[in-house]
Amino acid sequence: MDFGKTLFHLNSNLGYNLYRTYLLFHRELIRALKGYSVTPEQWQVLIMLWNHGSVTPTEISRVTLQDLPSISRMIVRMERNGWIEKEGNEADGRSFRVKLTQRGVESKSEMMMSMEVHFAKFLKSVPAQTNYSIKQELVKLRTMLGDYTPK
Amino acid sequence: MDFGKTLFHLNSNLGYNLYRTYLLFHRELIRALKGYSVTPEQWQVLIMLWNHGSVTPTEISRVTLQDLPSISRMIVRMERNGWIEKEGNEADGRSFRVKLTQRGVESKSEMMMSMEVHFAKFLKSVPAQTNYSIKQELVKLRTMLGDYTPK
DNA sequence: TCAAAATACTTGTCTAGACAAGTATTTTGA
DNA sequence: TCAAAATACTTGTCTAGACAAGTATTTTGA
Repeated sequence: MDFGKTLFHLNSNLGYNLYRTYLLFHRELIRALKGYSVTPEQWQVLIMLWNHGSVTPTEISRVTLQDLPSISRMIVRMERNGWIEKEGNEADGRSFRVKLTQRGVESKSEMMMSMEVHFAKFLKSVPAQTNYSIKQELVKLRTMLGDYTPK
Repeated sequence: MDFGKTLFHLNSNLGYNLYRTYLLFHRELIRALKGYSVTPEQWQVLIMLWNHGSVTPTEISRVTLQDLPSISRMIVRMERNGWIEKEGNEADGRSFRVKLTQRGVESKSEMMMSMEVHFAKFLKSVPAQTNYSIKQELVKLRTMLGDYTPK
């Protein structure tokens, strides 16, 4: 059976195209990060920390577009894996700040390098025009969808 | 802090743009399906079944791009919710076929209609050109990434 | 100024998904 | 023809994510 032709004409369905492409990208990230005990989602947090020194759970939530319960538990896992630690937030007693451990700081250059090498394989074959226009189109699409984030 | 400018220049990062757009689309699907006890992932299976009568777990796996363990458990949940039932696969004793229950069959027209109405709101404001070109670009990108699916 | 509302985070529960490992049936090929 | 390999599905375990509900602190505004 030719399943590719179903699902509201699957192959031409916008949502399904997004889904498939996101999946492939996400899996490639998992493969690239294999060996570091870091998930694609945690990778975003590491980059935030390398760039900003320390961040709050709410700030992570805004960048990753995830709700606080998800972030709360991700922080626990990253702490358990020795990437980050908590420090008090003198500005607000309800919150705290997340910062890198020594190991987290030291891993930056090697991981960055390794990720760049890994993705260069794929992305160097994506024409600059494709790279640019896909982002343009995605932005338009998000404008249509509106920026709904749960909670 | 302007977090939007980080993460390898987040806003211009291709993976992050895909991720964000996929998330919004997925959440919109969840909202559209709210009240039916169906997830976006299960929605794909319902459409397969409405179009094809019955399918095997492996066939579902190929369309959804998910591994068999995920499909196996999704089938259990859909069965529990009264959407589908299993029937023997005379062609292969290791497998079985999934088919719609009476309720599953009868829900088709109302759900289809409801989903179309829900998404018309968003998609009618997406210019045909945008819709077309984004899919073109996503296909190109997937070609670059290769069609890696776990297991 | 102080009660009510808002904000920041946590806990509980369920689905999806990645991946390792296991069972049962079918297919392959010497 | 029959042992080995392949295929189809399941079970276990851990992370991510949606959403309801709860606690603690801060902010608002009458």
